[in-house]
Amino acid sequence: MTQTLTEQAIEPAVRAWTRLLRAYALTTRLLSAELQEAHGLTINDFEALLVLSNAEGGRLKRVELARNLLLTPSGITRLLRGLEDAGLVERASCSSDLRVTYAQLTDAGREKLEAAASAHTASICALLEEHFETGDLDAIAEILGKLPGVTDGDDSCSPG
Amino acid sequence: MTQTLTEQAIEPAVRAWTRLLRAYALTTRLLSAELQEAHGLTINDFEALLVLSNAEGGRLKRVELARNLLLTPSGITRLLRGLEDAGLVERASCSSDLRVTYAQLTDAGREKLEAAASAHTASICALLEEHFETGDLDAIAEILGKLPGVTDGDDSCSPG
DNA sequence: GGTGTACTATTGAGTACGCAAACGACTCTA
DNA sequence: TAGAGTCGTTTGCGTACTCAATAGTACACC
Repeated sequence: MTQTLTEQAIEPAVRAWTRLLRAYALTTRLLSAELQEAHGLTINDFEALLVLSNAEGGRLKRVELARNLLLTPSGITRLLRGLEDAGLVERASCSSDLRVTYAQLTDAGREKLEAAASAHTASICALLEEHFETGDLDAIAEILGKLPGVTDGDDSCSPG
Repeated sequence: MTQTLTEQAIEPAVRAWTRLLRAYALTTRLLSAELQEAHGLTINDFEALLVLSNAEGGRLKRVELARNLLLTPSGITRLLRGLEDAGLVERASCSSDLRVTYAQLTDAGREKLEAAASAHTASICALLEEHFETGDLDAIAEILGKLPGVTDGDDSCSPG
Protein backbone atom coordinates (compact mmCIF):
# COMPACT_ATOMS: atom_id res chain seq x y z
CA MET A 1 0.00 0.00 0.00
CA THR A 2 1.82 3.06 -1.23
CA GLN A 3 -1.10 5.44 -0.87
CA THR A 4 -1.48 7.67 2.12
CA LEU A 5 -4.82 8.09 3.78
CA THR A 6 -5.44 11.29 1.94
CA GLU A 7 -5.01 9.66 -1.43
CA GLN A 8 -7.18 6.64 -0.89
CA ALA A 9 -10.53 6.43 -2.57
CA ILE A 10 -13.15 6.97 0.08
CA GLU A 11 -15.30 3.97 0.77
CA PRO A 12 -18.98 4.60 0.12
CA ALA A 13 -19.75 3.26 3.56
CA VAL A 14 -17.32 5.64 5.23
CA ARG A 15 -18.67 8.60 3.32
CA ALA A 16 -22.23 7.70 4.26
CA TRP A 17 -21.18 7.22 7.87
CA THR A 18 -19.44 10.56 8.26
CA ARG A 19 -22.36 12.34 6.68
CA LEU A 20 -24.72 10.59 9.03
CA LEU A 21 -22.61 11.79 11.95
CA ARG A 22 -22.68 15.35 10.72
CA ALA A 23 -26.32 15.37 9.79
CA TYR A 24 -27.13 14.12 13.25
CA ALA A 25 -24.98 16.73 14.93
CA LEU A 26 -26.38 19.58 12.90
CA THR A 27 -30.03 18.69 13.18
CA THR A 28 -30.08 17.70 16.84
CA ARG A 29 -28.25 20.89 17.82
CA LEU A 30 -30.98 22.98 16.27
CA LEU A 31 -34.01 20.92 17.13
CA SER A 32 -32.99 20.21 20.67
CA ALA A 33 -32.34 23.86 21.38
CA GLU A 34 -35.78 24.78 20.06
CA LEU A 35 -37.54 22.08 22.00
CA GLN A 36 -35.65 22.92 25.16
CA GLU A 37 -36.40 26.61 24.93
CA ALA A 38 -40.04 26.28 23.97
CA HIS A 39 -41.08 23.47 26.29
CA GLY A 40 -38.19 22.54 28.54
CA LEU A 41 -37.96 19.07 27.03
CA THR A 42 -35.00 17.23 25.60
CA ILE A 43 -35.44 15.26 22.41
CA ASN A 44 -35.55 12.04 24.38
CA ASP A 45 -38.05 13.50 26.83
CA PHE A 46 -40.27 14.24 23.88
CA GLU A 47 -39.73 10.87 22.25
CA ALA A 48 -40.52 9.13 25.52
CA LEU A 49 -43.80 11.01 25.90
CA LEU A 50 -44.64 10.23 22.29
CA VAL A 51 -43.91 6.54 22.61
CA LEU A 52 -45.95 6.34 25.79
CA SER A 53 -48.88 8.16 24.21
CA ASN A 54 -48.89 5.63 21.40
CA ALA A 55 -48.77 2.69 23.77
CA GLU A 56 -51.86 0.90 24.98
CA GLY A 57 -53.24 2.76 28.00
CA GLY A 58 -50.47 5.33 27.78
CA ARG A 59 -48.12 3.07 29.63
CA LEU A 60 -45.19 0.84 28.96
CA LYS A 61 -42.73 -1.21 30.93
CA ARG A 62 -39.60 0.77 31.54
CA VAL A 63 -37.54 -1.85 29.84
CA GLU A 64 -39.75 -1.68 26.75
CA LEU A 65 -39.39 2.06 26.69
CA ALA A 66 -35.64 1.66 26.92
CA ARG A 67 -35.58 -0.69 23.94
CA ASN A 68 -37.78 1.70 22.02
CA LEU A 69 -35.63 4.75 22.67
CA LEU A 70 -32.37 2.85 22.37
CA LEU A 71 -31.31 3.82 25.84
CA THR A 72 -29.72 1.67 28.52
CA PRO A 73 -31.72 0.86 31.64
CA SER A 74 -29.85 3.46 33.61
CA GLY A 75 -30.54 6.04 30.97
CA ILE A 76 -34.25 5.30 31.24
CA THR A 77 -34.19 5.56 35.03
CA ARG A 78 -32.71 9.02 34.82
CA LEU A 79 -34.82 10.21 31.93
CA LEU A 80 -38.00 9.10 33.68
CA ARG A 81 -36.90 10.64 36.95
CA GLY A 82 -36.99 14.00 35.23
CA LEU A 83 -40.39 13.37 33.72
CA GLU A 84 -41.73 12.08 37.03
CA ASP A 85 -40.44 15.12 38.87
CA ALA A 86 -42.22 17.26 36.29
CA GLY A 87 -45.43 15.29 36.82
CA LEU A 88 -45.59 14.16 33.20
CA VAL A 89 -45.17 10.46 33.90
CA GLU A 90 -45.85 8.35 36.96
CA ARG A 91 -44.92 4.92 38.14
CA ALA A 92 -47.31 2.01 38.15
CA SER A 93 -46.41 -1.38 39.48
CA CYS A 94 -47.16 -4.66 37.85
CA SER A 95 -49.16 -7.10 39.94
CA SER A 96 -47.97 -10.17 38.10
CA ASP A 97 -44.27 -9.33 38.15
CA LEU A 98 -42.90 -7.35 41.02
CA ARG A 99 -39.70 -6.57 39.15
CA VAL A 100 -41.31 -4.43 36.52
CA THR A 101 -42.68 -0.95 36.94
CA TYR A 102 -44.61 0.78 34.25
CA ALA A 103 -44.10 4.30 33.04
CA GLN A 104 -47.58 5.76 32.88
CA LEU A 105 -48.32 8.96 31.02
CA THR A 106 -50.27 11.41 33.18
CA ASP A 107 -52.89 13.85 31.95
CA ALA A 108 -50.34 16.60 32.36
CA GLY A 109 -47.91 14.56 30.32
CA ARG A 110 -50.41 14.12 27.53
CA GLU A 111 -51.17 17.83 27.54
CA LYS A 112 -47.50 18.66 27.51
CA LEU A 113 -46.96 16.34 24.58
CA GLU A 114 -49.84 17.81 22.64
CA ALA A 115 -48.60 21.30 23.36
CA ALA A 116 -45.09 20.49 22.23
CA ALA A 117 -45.83 18.15 19.36
CA SER A 118 -47.15 20.51 16.77
CA ALA A 119 -44.35 23.02 17.18
CA HIS A 120 -41.72 20.31 17.29
CA THR A 121 -43.13 18.56 14.25
CA ALA A 122 -43.26 21.85 12.45
CA SER A 123 -39.62 22.52 13.32
CA ILE A 124 -38.57 19.14 12.01
CA CYS A 125 -40.51 19.61 8.80
CA ALA A 126 -39.25 23.13 8.33
CA LEU A 127 -35.65 22.12 8.82
CA LEU A 128 -35.72 19.02 6.66
CA GLU A 129 -38.06 20.22 3.95
CA GLU A 130 -35.93 23.29 3.51
CA HIS A 131 -33.11 21.16 2.22
CA PHE A 132 -34.66 17.85 1.17
CA GLU A 133 -37.38 16.93 -1.22
CA THR A 134 -40.14 14.56 -0.21
CA GLY A 135 -38.55 11.80 -2.23
CA ASP A 136 -35.33 12.32 -0.31
CA LEU A 137 -37.10 12.00 3.01
CA ASP A 138 -38.84 8.82 1.97
CA ALA A 139 -35.56 7.44 0.69
CA ILE A 140 -33.76 8.20 3.95
CA ALA A 141 -36.53 6.63 5.97
CA GLU A 142 -36.67 3.55 3.80
CA ILE A 143 -32.95 2.98 3.68
CA LEU A 144 -32.25 3.65 7.35
CA GLY A 145 -35.20 1.42 8.18
CA LYS A 146 -33.17 -1.52 6.95
CA LEU A 147 -30.93 -1.31 9.99
CA PRO A 148 -32.31 -3.74 12.52
CA GLY A 149 -33.64 -1.87 15.51
CA VAL A 150 -34.43 1.32 13.68
CA THR A 151 -38.08 0.54 13.07
CA ASP A 152 -38.78 -1.11 16.42
CA GLY A 153 -41.97 0.33 17.75
CA ASP A 154 -42.92 2.23 14.66
CA ASP A 155 -46.24 0.49 14.94
CA SER A 156 -46.62 1.08 18.62
CA CYS A 157 -50.13 2.41 17.97
CA SER A 158 -51.30 -1.05 17.03
CA PRO A 159 -51.90 -3.35 19.98
CA GLY A 160 -49.06 -5.74 20.64
CA MET B 1 -58.59 18.37 14.49
CA THR B 2 -60.37 15.30 15.77
CA GLN B 3 -57.47 12.93 15.37
CA THR B 4 -55.24 12.04 18.24
CA LEU B 5 -51.52 11.90 17.78
CA THR B 6 -51.62 8.18 17.31
CA GLU B 7 -54.03 8.40 14.42
CA GLN B 8 -52.32 11.13 12.46
CA ALA B 9 -50.53 10.29 9.30
CA ILE B 10 -46.83 10.50 10.03
CA GLU B 11 -45.06 13.26 8.22
CA PRO B 12 -42.30 11.96 5.95
CA ALA B 13 -39.92 14.43 7.55
CA VAL B 14 -40.71 13.16 11.04
CA ARG B 15 -40.31 9.56 10.00
CA ALA B 16 -36.97 10.31 8.38
CA TRP B 17 -35.88 12.26 11.44
CA THR B 18 -36.70 9.55 13.97
CA ARG B 19 -34.95 6.96 11.86
CA LEU B 20 -31.89 9.19 11.62
CA LEU B 21 -31.87 9.46 15.41
CA ARG B 22 -32.09 5.70 15.82
CA ALA B 23 -29.60 4.89 13.11
CA TYR B 24 -27.16 7.27 14.74
CA ALA B 25 -27.69 5.79 18.18
CA LEU B 26 -27.31 2.21 16.97
CA THR B 27 -24.27 2.71 14.82
CA THR B 28 -22.33 4.99 17.13
CA ARG B 29 -22.89 2.65 20.06
CA LEU B 30 -21.24 -0.18 18.19
CA LEU B 31 -18.52 1.68 16.38
CA SER B 32 -17.48 3.82 19.29
CA ALA B 33 -17.21 0.79 21.57
CA GLU B 34 -14.98 -0.94 19.05
CA LEU B 35 -12.77 2.06 18.49
CA GLN B 36 -12.50 2.71 22.19
CA GLU B 37 -11.57 -0.84 23.01
CA ALA B 38 -9.13 -1.36 20.17
CA HIS B 39 -7.34 1.98 20.26
CA GLY B 40 -8.61 4.05 23.15
CA LEU B 41 -10.03 6.68 20.84
CA THR B 42 -13.49 8.19 20.71
CA ILE B 43 -15.13 8.71 17.36
CA ASN B 44 -14.35 12.40 17.53
CA ASP B 45 -10.77 11.70 18.52
CA PHE B 46 -10.46 9.63 15.39
CA GLU B 47 -12.22 12.15 13.19
CA ALA B 48 -9.98 14.90 14.52
CA LEU B 49 -6.83 12.94 13.71
CA LEU B 50 -8.22 12.16 10.28
CA VAL B 51 -9.10 15.76 9.51
CA LEU B 52 -5.68 16.91 10.67
CA SER B 53 -3.92 14.30 8.57
CA ASN B 54 -5.78 15.54 5.52
CA ALA B 55 -4.92 19.15 6.24
CA GLU B 56 -1.93 20.90 4.74
CA GLY B 57 1.09 20.18 6.91
CA GLY B 58 -0.98 18.07 9.28
CA ARG B 59 -2.17 21.12 11.09
CA LEU B 60 -5.23 23.26 11.34
CA LYS B 61 -6.43 26.18 13.39
CA ARG B 62 -8.44 24.96 16.33
CA VAL B 63 -11.40 26.96 15.19
CA GLU B 64 -11.24 25.36 11.76
CA LEU B 65 -11.12 21.95 13.32
CA ALA B 66 -14.13 22.86 15.41
CA ARG B 67 -16.10 23.88 12.35
CA ASN B 68 -15.07 20.70 10.62
CA LEU B 69 -16.10 18.41 13.45
CA LEU B 70 -19.20 20.43 14.29
CA LEU B 71 -18.02 20.99 17.81
CA THR B 72 -18.14 24.17 19.87
CA PRO B 73 -14.89 25.87 20.82
CA SER B 74 -15.05 24.43 24.30
CA GLY B 75 -15.60 20.99 22.88
CA ILE B 76 -12.47 21.34 20.79
CA THR B 77 -10.41 22.55 23.72
CA ARG B 78 -11.32 19.45 25.69
CA LEU B 79 -11.00 17.03 22.82
CA LEU B 80 -7.56 18.36 21.95
CA ARG B 81 -6.48 18.30 25.57
CA GLY B 82 -6.97 14.56 25.52
CA LEU B 83 -5.05 14.17 22.29
CA GLU B 84 -2.27 16.45 23.53
CA ASP B 85 -1.96 14.51 26.77
CA ALA B 86 -1.66 11.36 24.69
CA GLY B 87 1.02 12.98 22.56
CA LEU B 88 -0.94 12.60 19.36
CA VAL B 89 -1.36 16.31 18.70
CA GLU B 90 0.63 19.32 19.77
CA ARG B 91 0.09 23.03 19.85
CA ALA B 92 1.71 25.42 17.44
CA SER B 93 1.29 29.14 17.66
CA CYS B 94 0.57 31.44 14.79
CA SER B 95 3.08 34.21 14.27
CA SER B 96 0.69 36.49 12.45
CA ASP B 97 -2.20 36.19 14.89
CA LEU B 98 -1.50 35.58 18.55
CA ARG B 99 -5.05 34.56 19.20
CA VAL B 100 -4.93 31.42 17.16
CA THR B 101 -3.16 28.22 18.01
CA TYR B 102 -2.82 25.37 15.58
CA ALA B 103 -3.48 21.76 16.30
CA GLN B 104 -0.49 19.95 14.82
CA LEU B 105 -0.52 16.22 14.25
CA THR B 106 2.58 14.58 15.71
CA ASP B 107 4.35 11.56 14.27
CA ALA B 108 2.81 9.51 17.04
CA GLY B 109 -0.57 10.89 16.07
CA ARG B 110 -0.11 9.92 12.47
CA GLU B 111 0.98 6.46 13.47
CA LYS B 112 -1.96 6.11 15.79
CA LEU B 113 -4.30 7.17 13.03
CA GLU B 114 -2.81 4.74 10.56
CA ALA B 115 -2.99 1.96 13.11
CA ALA B 116 -6.63 2.69 13.89
CA ALA B 117 -7.88 3.65 10.46
CA SER B 118 -7.94 0.33 8.70
CA ALA B 119 -9.72 -1.47 11.51
CA HIS B 120 -12.15 1.37 12.01
CA THR B 121 -12.89 1.65 8.32
CA ALA B 122 -13.37 -2.08 8.16
CA SER B 123 -15.82 -1.91 11.07
CA ILE B 124 -17.81 0.82 9.40
CA CYS B 125 -17.94 -1.08 6.14
CA ALA B 126 -18.81 -4.35 7.83
CA LEU B 127 -21.63 -2.78 9.80
CA LEU B 128 -23.14 -0.79 6.98
CA GLU B 129 -22.58 -3.20 4.14
CA GLU B 130 -24.20 -5.92 6.17
CA HIS B 131 -27.50 -4.11 5.96
CA PHE B 132 -27.22 -1.67 3.07
CA GLU B 133 -26.40 -2.08 -0.55
CA THR B 134 -23.85 0.13 -2.25
CA GLY B 135 -26.61 2.10 -3.92
CA ASP B 136 -28.15 2.74 -0.52
CA LEU B 137 -24.87 4.08 0.85
CA ASP B 138 -24.41 6.39 -2.09
CA ALA B 139 -27.98 7.56 -1.75
CA ILE B 140 -27.58 8.33 1.95
CA ALA B 141 -24.36 10.20 1.31
CA GLU B 142 -25.81 12.17 -1.55
CA ILE B 143 -29.03 13.11 0.22
CA LEU B 144 -27.48 13.98 3.56
CA GLY B 145 -24.87 15.99 1.70
CA LYS B 146 -27.58 18.46 0.77
CA LEU B 147 -27.71 19.68 4.36
CA PRO B 148 -25.47 22.73 4.53
CA GLY B 149 -22.49 22.00 6.72
CA VAL B 150 -22.48 18.27 6.15
CA THR B 151 -19.90 18.32 3.38
CA ASP B 152 -17.66 21.04 4.84
CA GLY B 153 -14.12 19.84 4.62
CA ASP B 154 -14.84 16.81 2.51
CA ASP B 155 -12.12 18.16 0.27
CA SER B 156 -9.75 18.96 3.05
CA CYS B 157 -6.99 17.21 1.12
CA SER B 158 -6.99 19.92 -1.46
CA PRO B 159 -5.21 23.10 -0.41
CA GLY B 160 -7.55 25.82 0.80
C1' DG C 1 -38.79 -26.80 48.33
C1' DG C 2 -33.99 -25.25 47.26
C1' DT C 3 -30.77 -23.62 43.84
C1' DG C 4 -28.89 -21.52 39.78
C1' DT C 5 -29.80 -18.47 36.00
C1' DA C 6 -32.08 -14.69 33.82
C1' DC C 7 -34.30 -10.35 34.07
C1' DT C 8 -35.71 -5.40 35.99
C1' DA C 9 -34.38 -1.45 38.07
C1' DT C 10 -31.25 1.54 40.50
C1' DT C 11 -26.94 3.59 41.86
C1' DG C 12 -21.93 5.22 41.67
C1' DA C 13 -18.31 6.68 38.86
C1' DG C 14 -16.85 8.54 34.77
C1' DT C 15 -17.22 11.02 30.16
C1' DA C 16 -18.27 14.04 26.38
C1' DC C 17 -20.37 17.36 25.38
C1' DG C 18 -23.12 22.45 25.50
C1' DC C 19 -23.78 27.22 27.12
C1' DA C 20 -22.34 31.44 29.13
C1' DA C 21 -18.79 34.20 30.87
C1' DA C 22 -14.22 35.92 30.71
C1' DC C 23 -9.86 37.40 28.66
C1' DG C 24 -6.50 38.57 25.44
C1' DA C 25 -5.70 39.80 20.69
C1' DC C 26 -7.10 41.82 16.37
C1' DT C 27 -9.26 45.51 13.47
C1' DC C 28 -11.77 49.38 12.20
C1' DT C 29 -12.93 54.05 12.92
C1' DA C 30 -12.04 58.52 14.03
C1' DT D 1 -3.70 56.42 19.36
C1' DA D 2 -7.94 55.63 21.92
C1' DG D 3 -12.24 53.18 21.89
C1' DA D 4 -15.53 49.80 20.33
C1' DG D 5 -16.68 45.70 18.29
C1' DT D 6 -15.15 41.10 16.78
C1' DC D 7 -12.70 36.75 17.08
C1' DG D 8 -10.12 32.60 19.26
C1' DT D 9 -9.61 30.21 23.38
C1' DT D 10 -10.32 28.64 27.94
C1' DT D 11 -12.92 27.76 32.16
C1' DG D 12 -17.00 26.90 35.41
C1' DC D 13 -21.18 24.81 35.60
C1' DG D 14 -24.69 21.83 34.17
C1' DT D 15 -26.51 17.71 31.65
C1' DA D 16 -27.38 13.41 29.34
C1' DC D 17 -25.62 9.70 28.70
C1' DT D 18 -22.47 5.05 29.37
C1' DC D 19 -20.63 0.94 31.94
C1' DA D 20 -20.14 -1.92 35.96
C1' DA D 21 -21.88 -3.35 40.17
C1' DT D 22 -25.82 -4.29 43.18
C1' DA D 23 -30.28 -5.94 44.91
C1' DG D 24 -34.69 -7.83 44.37
C1' DT D 25 -37.77 -10.85 41.65
C1' DA D 26 -39.06 -14.75 38.50
C1' DC D 27 -38.63 -19.20 36.87
C1' DA D 28 -36.80 -23.76 35.52
C1' DC D 29 -34.94 -27.81 37.04
C1' DC D 30 -33.80 -31.38 40.13
